[in-house]
Amino acid sequence: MSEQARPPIARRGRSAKPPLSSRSIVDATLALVRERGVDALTLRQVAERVDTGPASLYAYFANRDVLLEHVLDAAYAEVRLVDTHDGERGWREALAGTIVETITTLARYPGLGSVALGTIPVLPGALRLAEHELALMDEGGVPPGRAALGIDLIAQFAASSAIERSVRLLGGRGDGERQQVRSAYENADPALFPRIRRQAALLTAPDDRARRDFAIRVLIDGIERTAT
Amino acid sequence: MSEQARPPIARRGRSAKPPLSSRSIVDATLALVRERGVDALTLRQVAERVDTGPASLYAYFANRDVLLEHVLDAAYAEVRLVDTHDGERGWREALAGTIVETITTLARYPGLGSVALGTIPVLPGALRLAEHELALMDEGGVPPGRAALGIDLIAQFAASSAIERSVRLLGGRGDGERQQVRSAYENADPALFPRIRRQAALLTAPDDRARRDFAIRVLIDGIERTAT
DNA sequence: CTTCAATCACGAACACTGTTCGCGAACAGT
DNA sequence: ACTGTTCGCGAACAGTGTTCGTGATTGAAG
Repeated sequence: MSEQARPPIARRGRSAKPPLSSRSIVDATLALVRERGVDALTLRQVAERVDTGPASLYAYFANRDVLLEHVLDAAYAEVRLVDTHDGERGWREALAGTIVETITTLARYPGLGSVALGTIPVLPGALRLAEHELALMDEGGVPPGRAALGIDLIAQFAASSAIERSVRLLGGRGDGERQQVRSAYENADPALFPRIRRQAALLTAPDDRARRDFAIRVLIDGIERTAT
Repeated sequence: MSEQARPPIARRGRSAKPPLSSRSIVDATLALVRERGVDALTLRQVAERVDTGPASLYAYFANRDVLLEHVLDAAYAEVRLVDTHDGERGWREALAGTIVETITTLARYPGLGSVALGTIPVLPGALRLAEHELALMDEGGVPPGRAALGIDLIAQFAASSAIERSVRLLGGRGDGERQQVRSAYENADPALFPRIRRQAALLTAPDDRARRDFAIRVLIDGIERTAT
């Protein structure tokens, strides 16, 4: 029933190889995800990093998905929390900064955003982030019911933004592709898609940062004023 | 040499078998995705549905991902566009309805939301949706620059909502899991996560619909008023 | 100090996957 | 009737997540 602490694992006689543990497996996986992304991650690579075979990982995690959930939480734990700095900064700016930090941290680990969207947050790293956001909204006088909806919305936005960004990073060709999309819009059928054709330039103009900042402003303003 | 029995070779021209085409492959895949989801989809299943071998699919689509992009667009094409019905309904309500339709349509095809987040929309189904949203915002007097940011934000929100929803549907046990999450929050370390512990009930109270409606209101209000 | 059962690491194997290759059948143009 | 070309697709490949049985390594008992 209750999970007791795992006894220290004695290593086999020879070298002083570091002992296997969930912590070390998660850390190794996190590093691999940063280098290659979740999609390219294989359990064999993880096993090699911790100097064992793939079967050994199953003593610590039921399967690949469970391992990734813990890796995600380790990433959440790395997010720098921006606070109001004793009133120097407003709660809105602190919250916006925390959201940006969440996105950039997640985007550093390509594919983890997808894990985040499929997981209900219960591990400590995610709770830490949620607690901080609740505290900021509390400071801003946001009623708790709305704050509850707000942190869900923020988490969903941050995860999906990280996915979009890391896909664009891995896909490469950042600027060439935009030109390509723009010309696709400009050549769209004017009978079916007149606005897209006419506003092609405007539609492809904003860069990632502009979209992100606009979205964050929409979210925070909305959380502050929208009736529940 | 046990296998000499090949099916009668009447394969060509006026054979009883319908000719292979991108359209028929996409349709077959769409049906399979609705039944089993993207993750469980294999090219062998698709090939079997169109009565061929997996290698033949590569004559029409460069790889699995490209096929899925076309499947996504076929799903977009199914989204029912809600309009203002000659002024009976406001543009906000029409836009909200269209967003809901997009989410429910995508959620009917588990896993397609992830494809949507990784794809820049250029195929006709996505353009049709974007054109409609642009028209509604135009009717509402939203300036084009803000509308451009708006459709991006809406697309991102719809895709990520569909992911969350279909994950929750496939994960099953909708209500039991919520109880579990709630008790996890209630038992959180009060020194580290006081608000989560105190507001556990509030945090787990809103259901999917409440969250979705709140989010849509935040988005539309924000798009209407937030400065660019 | 020896013995023994329990624990746990992990090599090998399994069932599948997306993708490639090359043969051969079916056509169009001589 | 004979090509040259196209293209469907069976078979094979490299690699995946996961399972299982084996054997090494242990703390405690004798």
